[in-house]
Amino acid sequence: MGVMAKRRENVLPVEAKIPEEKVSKEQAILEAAEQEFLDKGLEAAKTTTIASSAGVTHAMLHYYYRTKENLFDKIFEMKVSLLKDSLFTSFDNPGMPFLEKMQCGIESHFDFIRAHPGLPRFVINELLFKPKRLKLFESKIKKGVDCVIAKISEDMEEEVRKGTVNRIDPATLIIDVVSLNVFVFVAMPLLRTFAFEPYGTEDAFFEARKKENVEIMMRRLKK
Amino acid sequence: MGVMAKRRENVLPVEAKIPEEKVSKEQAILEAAEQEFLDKGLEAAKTTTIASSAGVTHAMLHYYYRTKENLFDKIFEMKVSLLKDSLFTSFDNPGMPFLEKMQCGIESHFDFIRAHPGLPRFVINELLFKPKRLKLFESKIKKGVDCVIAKISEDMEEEVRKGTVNRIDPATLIIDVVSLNVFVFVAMPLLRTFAFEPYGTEDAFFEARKKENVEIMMRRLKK
DNA sequence: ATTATCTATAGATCTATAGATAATGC
DNA sequence: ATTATCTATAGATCTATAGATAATGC
Repeated sequence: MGVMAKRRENVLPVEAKIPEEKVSKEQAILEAAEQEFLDKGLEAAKTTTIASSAGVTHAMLHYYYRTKENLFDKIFEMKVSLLKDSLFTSFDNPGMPFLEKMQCGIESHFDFIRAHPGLPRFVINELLFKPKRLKLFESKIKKGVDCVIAKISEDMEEEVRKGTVNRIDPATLIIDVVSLNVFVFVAMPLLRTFAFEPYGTEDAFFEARKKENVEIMMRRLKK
Repeated sequence: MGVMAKRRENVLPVEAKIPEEKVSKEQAILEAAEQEFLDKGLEAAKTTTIASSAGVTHAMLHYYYRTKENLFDKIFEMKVSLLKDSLFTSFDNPGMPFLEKMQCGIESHFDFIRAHPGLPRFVINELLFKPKRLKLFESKIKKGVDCVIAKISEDMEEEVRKGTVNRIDPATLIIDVVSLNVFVFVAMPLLRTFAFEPYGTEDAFFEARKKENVEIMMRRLKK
């Protein structure tokens, strides 16, 4: 164990002169790991596979990241903070009418997942169904979630008074949106066969889905 | 390889006298395997773990099922035929008005997943994202899916003529329903923290979700 | 001096089978 | 005779580290 103290600290270099090779190897491992972990999950992923697809010897992976778990944690942290950011930027558009706010939120949430199509499966397998990591995640987002819900509730109440919107439990509303937005990305391989054809391109299909999701939710909300 | 011929055939005994112990061991392995494979997937599941949680020696697992893949395939087949059945029973209620048919379909599809809450994740990981198995599955359901879509299309067209229903692409409609119905089950661990409390019991929560999903889709469909 | 890199290998784990023995069914 | 069961172990794979050597930065 004593030898570990010699290990290089994993701090990203921020100086002017970035040693090309050095960054590139460490980074290559991280990127290969991301791919492998998102695809297979912690247990099924192999450090040997990661190393070889990063084009480095296997020992290098352990030199930079010491253990498989450690490397995984790095990826996990990245994904969690990504999730957190999306949650609080998508549904935070102050000074907009409620329904517009909802539409914006749905669309930007959809676009976020579109930009990270592998994320839902990773979250399901490595976060939701691993109690230890789930607890960690929950404690990190609890406050933010309560805040988002409170805001939606407040806005909605105002519209309800005006008689323009149906009252729905905000948590139910969020589950509706997330269900509709997330599902297509985990079902994508099947949809490619059964639903893509009429649209021609993936992009056209996804745009149509986004529109459909907004449409559904507007009909759900509007009086 | 020659020794394999001696292996007992895996045919479920249908005679009157069921040898208690015998069935019980083979079955115990199958059940433990189901649990392990649904939870961890093919690669991360271990035959040693399966054997020990079935309460048999490791060698017995290989005696009855020869290889890990073989055992997995048994579980996989079971789940695929379960899926197939659900698809064609949920959305096949002849002689009902269209909207009632949809409501019944949504509810029985929801109840099916409720009865098999681990299935969605298994399908996502072991079916949708494993091209070989996906191809096999697609070829098995292609005809049925086309048939269901054709029927929905026909029924809907009639209502559209009567002016009672909005025209929607049937595939889009199905994706809407499945998205709403499936998502809560994969997100369950998180929802337990953020959405269960107001409902008291899991059952109450799920009943509310089912109702919400029907509500959403009726509003989407009704003119 | 410190950091990066490689080769070799220890040690753990896992799949699968061989080979011996006990139980069961004619 | 066939089926079921166990112990022991071969062989593969995987994580992790030791130890040697090359490259880099004062």
